[in-house]
Amino acid sequence: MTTERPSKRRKQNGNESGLINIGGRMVDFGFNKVKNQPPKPKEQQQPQEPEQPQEQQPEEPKVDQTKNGNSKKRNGGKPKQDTPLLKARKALPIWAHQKEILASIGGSQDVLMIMGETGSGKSTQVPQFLCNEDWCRRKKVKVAGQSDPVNVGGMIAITQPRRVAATTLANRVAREMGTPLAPGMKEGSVGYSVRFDHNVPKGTKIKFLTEGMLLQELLRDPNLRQYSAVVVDEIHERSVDVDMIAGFLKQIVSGNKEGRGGIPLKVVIMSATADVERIQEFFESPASDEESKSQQSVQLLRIKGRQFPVEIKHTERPVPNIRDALYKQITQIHEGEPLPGDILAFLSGQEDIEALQRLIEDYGASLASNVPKLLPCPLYGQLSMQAQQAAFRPAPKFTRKVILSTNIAETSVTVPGVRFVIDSGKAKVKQFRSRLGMESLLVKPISKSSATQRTGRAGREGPGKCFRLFTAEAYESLSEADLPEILRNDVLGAILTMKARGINDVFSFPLMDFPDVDSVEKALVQLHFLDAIADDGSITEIGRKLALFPVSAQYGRVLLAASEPQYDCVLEVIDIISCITSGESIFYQLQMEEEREEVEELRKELYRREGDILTYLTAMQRYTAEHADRVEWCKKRKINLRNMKQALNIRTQLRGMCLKEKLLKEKPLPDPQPFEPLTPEKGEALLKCFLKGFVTKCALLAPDSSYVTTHGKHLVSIHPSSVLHGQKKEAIMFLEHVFTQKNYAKKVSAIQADWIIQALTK
DNA sequence: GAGCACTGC
Repeated sequence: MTTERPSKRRKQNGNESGLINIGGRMVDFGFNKVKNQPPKPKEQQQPQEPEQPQEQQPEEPKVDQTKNGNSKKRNGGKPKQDTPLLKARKALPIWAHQKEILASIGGSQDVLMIMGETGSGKSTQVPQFLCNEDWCRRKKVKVAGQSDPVNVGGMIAITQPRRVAATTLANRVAREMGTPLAPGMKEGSVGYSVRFDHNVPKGTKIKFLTEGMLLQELLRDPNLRQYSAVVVDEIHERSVDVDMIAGFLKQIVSGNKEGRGGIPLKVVIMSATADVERIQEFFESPASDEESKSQQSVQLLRIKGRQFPVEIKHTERPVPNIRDALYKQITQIHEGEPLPGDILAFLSGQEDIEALQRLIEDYGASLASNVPKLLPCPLYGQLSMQAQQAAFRPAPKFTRKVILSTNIAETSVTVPGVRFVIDSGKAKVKQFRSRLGMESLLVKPISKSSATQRTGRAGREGPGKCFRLFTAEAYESLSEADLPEILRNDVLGAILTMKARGINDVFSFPLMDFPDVDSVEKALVQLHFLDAIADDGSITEIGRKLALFPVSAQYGRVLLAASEPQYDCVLEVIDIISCITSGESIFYQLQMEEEREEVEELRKELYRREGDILTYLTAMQRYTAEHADRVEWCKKRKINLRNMKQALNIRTQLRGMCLKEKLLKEKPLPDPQPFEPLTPEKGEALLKCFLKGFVTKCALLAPDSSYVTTHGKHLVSIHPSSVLHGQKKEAIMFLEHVFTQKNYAKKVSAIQADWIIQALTK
């Protein structure tokens, strides 16, 4: 480990092992509740005991394919003694640095940065190092403005960007500490808190939570009094939430600590990539010009990880056609490299994946019978769980898997068995264009840090090779890191969070990267449109409520409108919002002709000619009215079961909150309720409620039968995923506006032109 | 006629 000041900039020296390992998304097949089940002992593969748990693989009838022949007890049910676990902990690279970490953060320094490569053990060990320290005890102190003493400290929060990472890490650390998490557990030393799932036993010292969760806690308790320390993990992913958290933490650390009775909050920032200087500088610079006395110096610890070496090969010349180059590379590996060793190829999207899948299938069919087979496995988010499953299953005998994946395999899931990575060097990137009020989704070159991450996927189980379909020069020309999300996203939500947290002058809020003035101003205008901020920019009652709801400000505004007596349709709006925010779309796209007709026939009773909003409502109502077999119901209609389940969770949460906030007068009747078709009046009321949040997203039919937006006069087309695709309506309202091939309106409803005027004039 | 990936008392 080296410690250094930021001025001593360290070059990344081409070291390709500085990799992130996010435990990744749990592959939940519904029948496999793995969360609280003690895990199987890890394969004794050297050198790594993974720093973060790998995501659980779907349980297979016979999984034990131990490579080095050492048979092992499969049964994870046995409570294990501490020894093997402790042994594994001590073997982690970070273990040797415990004293340094404690000395650094235990003294006058309140902020510490740790750059820990994959396999260093930082996520599981750092909180355990901290939690037994003296400064980590809960103390009773007097706080300004309160007569009674209050408790400050006692817990450590550790944030994760993804839910599965938070829960699986919590389970692992709980076991290591000898207090494994179980459903009915009353006491323990480790807990977690993610949306819809909380398990914080009495006596919890270490709490894993998602970034969004800590942000919510910050709204309730700006001083984070229950915590002695906050560990921010995976900060290099730079989500909007983590940027906001960094800002709030900086304010707490550099503030006068009155709200915490003088007790400092210790902050540990952890990153898996090398470009940490900016972040370090951020925490070192004074929070505001008023007080420079509290300037921090931030120590940086670098800790090696444990990865197998990966040999990187760039192309000699730029490739003219990525699909061809990919195909050639795959066949070359297949013919030149022995089994076992699956191939993981990174592509930019579904279209490329499907095209390549067909090519590989044809190639596979041409192979002689004495040559190993080649099995293409597509892997992208919109694919159903069943279709994803093949990528995670071990390859059949005498077969090599080729996983054709989007960015999903870069951080969110880990595919076992991979020895070869092929990197197209491209990814689709979403970017919000505040001037047009729309987002774009375009193929862009990846960053160096992303390329490094992809490369590392070949070295998880043994030495590997990475074939980059771009030249070494092209690699050098890539940007160091991806653009932080806060510079690519709509900042409306972030601005609302600041306002709700009492930050009136948002431009004074400390951010590692500040969005350009124009997009902040656009967000402020939008918030004013939504009645969330007053003319002087201060937050309104409506704004406070919107900040509370776990949906975007626009959807929150629709909910508030629905509670007004003239509309009175809160339950319906909750159903619709739940459905929309549960995932990309609840409807899977239909492939083959025959299945298409059959499914479309069944879907007919869900589709509404008024548009997508009422279609979602009908789908949700039909689904909840179904009491025979909801799984089968979804299957027949090719509806995304995972999203429907998620929608029900959101629905329950929103109903609870609406009751609490008095948007609902009484508790809704429990499911299943008989399905009742929507009356035209109700339909109109619903669409008018949505107009309260989306007046600025409407378009009128022009004489040449194109649609022109009312705000900005842009040409839009109705997206093919909409039930209104190809139809001509007097006026439309849309909830999403995306530029891909064209300017598309998504989630479209037919409205009357005069409703827009009404909504604007109130 | 088209679909990078996450997330929220």
